[in-house]
Amino acid sequence: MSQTRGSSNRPATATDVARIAGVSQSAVSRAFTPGASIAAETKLRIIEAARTLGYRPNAIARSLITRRSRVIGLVAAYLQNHFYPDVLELMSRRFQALGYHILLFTADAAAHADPVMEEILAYRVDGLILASTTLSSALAADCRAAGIPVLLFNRTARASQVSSVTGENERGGRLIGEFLIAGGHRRFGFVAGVEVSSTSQDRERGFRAAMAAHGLPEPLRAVGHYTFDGAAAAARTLLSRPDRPDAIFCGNDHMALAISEVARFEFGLKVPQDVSLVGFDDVGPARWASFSLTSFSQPVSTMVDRAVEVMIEQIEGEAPVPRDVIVPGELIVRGSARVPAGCVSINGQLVWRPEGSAP
Amino acid sequence: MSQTRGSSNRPATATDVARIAGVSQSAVSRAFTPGASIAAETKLRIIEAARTLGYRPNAIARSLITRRSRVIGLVAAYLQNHFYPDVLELMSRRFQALGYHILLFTADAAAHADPVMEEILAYRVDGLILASTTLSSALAADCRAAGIPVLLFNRTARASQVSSVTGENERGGRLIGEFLIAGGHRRFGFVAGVEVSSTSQDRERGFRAAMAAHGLPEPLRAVGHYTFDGAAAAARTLLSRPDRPDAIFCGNDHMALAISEVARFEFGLKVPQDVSLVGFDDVGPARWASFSLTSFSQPVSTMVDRAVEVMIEQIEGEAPVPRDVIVPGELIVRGSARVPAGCVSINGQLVWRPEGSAP
DNA sequence: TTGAAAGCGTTACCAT
DNA sequence: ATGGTAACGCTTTCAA
Repeated sequence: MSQTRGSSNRPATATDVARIAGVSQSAVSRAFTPGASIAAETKLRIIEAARTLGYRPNAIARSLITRRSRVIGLVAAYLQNHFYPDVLELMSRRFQALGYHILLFTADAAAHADPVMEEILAYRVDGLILASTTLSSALAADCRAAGIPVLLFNRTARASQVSSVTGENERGGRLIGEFLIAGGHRRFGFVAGVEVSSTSQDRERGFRAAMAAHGLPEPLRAVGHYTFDGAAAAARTLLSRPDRPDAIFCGNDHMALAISEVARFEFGLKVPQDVSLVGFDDVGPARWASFSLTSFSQPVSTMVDRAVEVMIEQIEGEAPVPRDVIVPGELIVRGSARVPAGCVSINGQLVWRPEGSAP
Repeated sequence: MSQTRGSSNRPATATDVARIAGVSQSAVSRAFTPGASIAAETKLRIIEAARTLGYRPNAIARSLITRRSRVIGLVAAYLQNHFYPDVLELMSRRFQALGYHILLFTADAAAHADPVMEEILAYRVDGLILASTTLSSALAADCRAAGIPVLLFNRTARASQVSSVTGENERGGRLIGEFLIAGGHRRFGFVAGVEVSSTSQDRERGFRAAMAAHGLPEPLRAVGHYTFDGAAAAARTLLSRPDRPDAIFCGNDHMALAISEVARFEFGLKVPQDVSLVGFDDVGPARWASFSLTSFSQPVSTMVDRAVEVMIEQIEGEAPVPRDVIVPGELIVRGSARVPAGCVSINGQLVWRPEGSAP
């Protein structure tokens, strides 16, 4: 309907449109540039001509000259973890609304994102978001040199010139520790995610700080690598011990689900009567009655908002400085861990806020 | 380290590299074009110069002239459904390995993908994949005119010039019907996904065909819109009836999980003693002991392979014709539905293959 | 308001 | 094997 040319022909260009509208090619450009100086009447004629030809401005040519691709590179891993699809979907929507789009790269989970980065940089993305991945400081330097802002999502980097958006990993870990201690547990376990990740380290540090503050021994420990199978294996290790923990802080919800499965169906344990389980993230399945998982929340929507906000500021702002944003969460209380005193109901949801820990 | 210029400067171009390597800009281009005619020695000198400058070929400029962006537009919805993150991750990896990348768009689930399409086409993607979405035939025509191959993933289109990759929706639905009938059930229920989707329609048609073939009445019916909450609501409707079904075919696993939750925790029903549940997709959580879901499989890895294969053929092949690929699945038998005779164990996994239904 | 012309950073096609 | 030059389709001066 909108095309008289066959499929072998090339898409219409601004020059084609200019010809049949009887204007210059520059005029066509202006017709598609909001706020450009053009007479309403000519603009109308051009738009009309464009429609007959099925013309759309070529974003590639535009990027070449404006030096802005309006594309954000996003490196993701762990898409099995329900947290990330949510992040991806929201982030894509927010950026879409701002005229940006996401070029998706997948990286191997436990490694730096370096290998795929070469390709990303070739696309001249306006910004780079690493979700649950990090990059070498060499590459971070390359990005800085190329003027490409980098943002780590759910990770922090030691001292690079990159921004980050995370949840309250350390506070969350500590609160979970306090919560389990208050619940009267005695033998604590911790299932780490990827050991080198700042997120896992921060959560563990907070958790251990709580133990230490109460003069309790260090928690037992296993590594789940943030994967379902890894966590299941970690659970088997922990739960096979004669002195098996009566409370386990699982490094994130995705692992907590696996651990809950293993505890109940392989070891025949009752949760929380035999073992209390607490996760981190508060993803969708945590709410499912099958799991009813107590978890420290990382509010995806807010985290994404802040990430988009910071990224846009880095891209469009004058001389922006990297920012580290921490998005506050809550200890969401459900049924997978024994419940101590001190819970309050917020909007119908039980949360744990011991005195003096208001977020 | 690799840059002496400040961050405000522009990234190095081939001309910059040419200058310090003492060659022409064309030579630089050849140095980065595999198989181009260039002396090994000059190439080395150029690569070296490129490294000192931190030069990377600009993919945007390249796309402009080659008319190939090496970008595939992917429109996704339903990222909460575990099926799609898996698809996304695998697809991204496969394309990455072939030098293509994915530009991600999110669309509203139940609607055509038309609104975002304008933006997609501006990026001059080499191909377009719609995962669980469709497009209007007008837009399909636009894509054909623009020479952009379109592939529907997990959907089919009536008669457009687009390719598709799906599972065995109709056969799966029929097999599930046969399976439940063989299991001795009497009152059947079906929870549809998005009613206008080919996938939901095909599954339902197969299911009803099985009922009809056995002279059984039509199944009760509710619509879950392929969402968790929608399916939960549908389950409440169905299970509240005095003649509540003793077997429900849930349009996909994502909905089956919701229905299982509602049946067990809200209605106190035992699965499968009080009600049998069968899903479709065989996603990860179907295997979890909490659900142990019987489900007709859609092998993600194979489906993605075929999708990538078809897409590459459409992009790179001579005069390719649209293809409709159906990837065979199996009825994976677990504990959520009463098990009739006729199950066989394949690689340690129970599947149902009544005589004469070998895939 | 409009048009002409100069790029943007490549690849492709000539010559050499 | 190499260099020069013309595109690619647009935005952005700069004059008119």
